[in-house]
Amino acid sequence: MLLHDEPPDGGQKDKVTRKRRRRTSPRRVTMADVAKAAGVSAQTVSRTINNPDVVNEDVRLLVEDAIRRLNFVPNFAASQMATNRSRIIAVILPSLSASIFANTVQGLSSMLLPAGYQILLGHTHYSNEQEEAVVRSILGRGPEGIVIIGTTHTPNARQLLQISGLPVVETWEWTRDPVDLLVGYSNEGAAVEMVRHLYAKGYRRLVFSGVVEAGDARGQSRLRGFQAETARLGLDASRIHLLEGCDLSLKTGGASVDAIRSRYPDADAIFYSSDIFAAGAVQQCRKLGLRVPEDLAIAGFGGFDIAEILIPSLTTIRIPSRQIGELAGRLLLSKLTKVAVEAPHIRVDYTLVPGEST
Amino acid sequence: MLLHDEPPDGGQKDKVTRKRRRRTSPRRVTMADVAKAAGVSAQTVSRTINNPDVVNEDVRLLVEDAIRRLNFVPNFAASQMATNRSRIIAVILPSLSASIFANTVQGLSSMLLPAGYQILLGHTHYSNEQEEAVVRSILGRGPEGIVIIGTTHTPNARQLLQISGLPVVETWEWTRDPVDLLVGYSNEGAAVEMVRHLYAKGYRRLVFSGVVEAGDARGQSRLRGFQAETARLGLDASRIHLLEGCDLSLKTGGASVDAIRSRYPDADAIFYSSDIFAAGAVQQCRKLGLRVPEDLAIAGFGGFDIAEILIPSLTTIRIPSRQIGELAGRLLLSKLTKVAVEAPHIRVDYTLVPGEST
DNA sequence: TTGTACGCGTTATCAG
DNA sequence: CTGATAACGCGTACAA
Repeated sequence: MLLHDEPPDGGQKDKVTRKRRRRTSPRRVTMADVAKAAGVSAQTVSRTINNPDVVNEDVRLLVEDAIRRLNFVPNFAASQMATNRSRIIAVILPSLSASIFANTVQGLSSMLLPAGYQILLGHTHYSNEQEEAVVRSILGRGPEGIVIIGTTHTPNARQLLQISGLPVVETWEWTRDPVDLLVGYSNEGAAVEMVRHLYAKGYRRLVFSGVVEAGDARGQSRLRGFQAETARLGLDASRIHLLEGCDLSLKTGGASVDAIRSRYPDADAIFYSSDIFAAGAVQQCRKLGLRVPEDLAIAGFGGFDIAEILIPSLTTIRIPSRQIGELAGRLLLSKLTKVAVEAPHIRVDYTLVPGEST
Repeated sequence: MLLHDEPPDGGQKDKVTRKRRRRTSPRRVTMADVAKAAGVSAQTVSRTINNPDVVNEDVRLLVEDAIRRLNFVPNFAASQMATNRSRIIAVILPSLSASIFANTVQGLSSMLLPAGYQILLGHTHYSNEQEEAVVRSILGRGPEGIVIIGTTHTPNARQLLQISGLPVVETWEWTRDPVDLLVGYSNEGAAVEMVRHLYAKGYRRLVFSGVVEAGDARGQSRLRGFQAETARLGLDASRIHLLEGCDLSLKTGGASVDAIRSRYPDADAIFYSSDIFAAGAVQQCRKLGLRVPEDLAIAGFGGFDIAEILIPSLTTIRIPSRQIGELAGRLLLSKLTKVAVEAPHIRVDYTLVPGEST
């Protein structure tokens, strides 16, 4: 037992360097344990799990019984090391609050779970810097695909995504230059449509209001659409009230009404970048005794339930949130199973839903 | 150039077993690559990343530069193998739609991301069988903690959670017998409170309506609370209209009004298990020309934005969804850092929010 | 059909 | 402070 360990050759190999380490934790049940319990080799256990057809019926039953008795759960990390497949799809989104993207995740999940994939979540909190960090740490997990909200990333993040060689689905925006796959729509076009609607309804002194932060390119696109179309129609395109550093809440929307009315007293319509703000604004108008839409028209964006039940019901743009997730999932599955992807860039339809508020 | 590399000792071993395998994929950059590029050992690269203080300033800079140049991203799976730490927290929830739990996930994430954990999502689609499968596959990832919605699981799922030895936080319900940690409230108690409110307001012919499926124990608890309290108050406790197989939507809520009125023509108040249903019902009443609350009172559950902006505003029970997530995250962090957990079972407060609808 | 021997990329351990 | 080496648990390749 004395240690003259490590006679590198000569005595060959020799024991002694053994017992090098006994990893701390109370070690989980492994395939080897199951194998021993079933009286077979670890390899047979592996086959029983991944390729049951090639093992003998009786051996299989033996192994399956051992698995159950020992409560064996295969270690995916080890499996990932061996196969280089993680069965993980990563979703990178700004935030899960306010449920804007919750349905997208749900749709995605409904496509991917049955295929055996799990979903790893990454929050950027609407910050591009965070996004880069999140992308980096997510790549470390070796996901087999990535779904990301938006098409606007830091150069580094974009490069990381690109060189990863993974299927990447950008969503909720449209671009001529996607990293890889795309399921989106034009926020600018949607905003243009809303401006036209307001114009057609007779409104001429339009105000745009919303969160347009660095990390929220979708808000920026909507703003650009507003500016472009109001200008084209010969209206004042400069009436913009940004809500920076505010959270996406009814309260924020309500407060904005006062600010906007003092800044643009003659405004006859406000176009909000989100239904949440718009709903808060409608509520505030009621408190102020302003009639909607006679005294002030209000439009939102998103197509949430809230738009429908509001009184007056809210004019909004409906985005097929869940469908975006489903399509993204389908694209990924095609790519992952080497099926030729017919259309790598899918444009989903937004719908202007006229309400009583305009 | 012929390959007689690796003559491990005498002639023994003999080659031949070499070139055993060249894993398919275009192999990613590894620590060894970085090490070579920086002219150090892989171990030093590892230290530079995980324990920068112990490496020489100049060596560190050298390594960091190589990391950047090669765009090296450490492989978490390998790290997990070596350390037995995954830096993953799993969240198991029924569904992300309708945003009920989205804020909980958000709150959890806000606590855990800064601590370097990532979030793995598992959807059960409101089915206990699914839950067990999800638990199993999630355990395979070796998460360091689990947050799960609900306290009602299949015996197997419960056992899996228990023997995993991981910190497990059950949420959104209350129980005397949690698996481990708990952040919840009594759905039954909340329903009782709502019944009392309705009673105090003078309503006597109450109807309970909601989704009470096998996998949704929270709905069941609310129902039990309704039954218990109506009975205690000497009211008819049998007026129950279940919405099975329906999705959580305004439409479902609206349709229920007609069904309920034909089944219980004299009903004077409906208590819905969700604000979504209640909002749909209010909308439907308006269409039918029913006055709320004079002809029919309506109450919801959840405390969503929708309750506040509805006209009439909705009486509801507000659940601190985000706070539940934050508290769960805090509990996990305490456990994971071995800090003594002062209170492993945290009761959060629900609030009855009186509205104009009752 | 089953078993044996690597090797995946990282970190813990121990020797310099 | 740095380097060499042995695990971690599984799947692939090949031999039996």
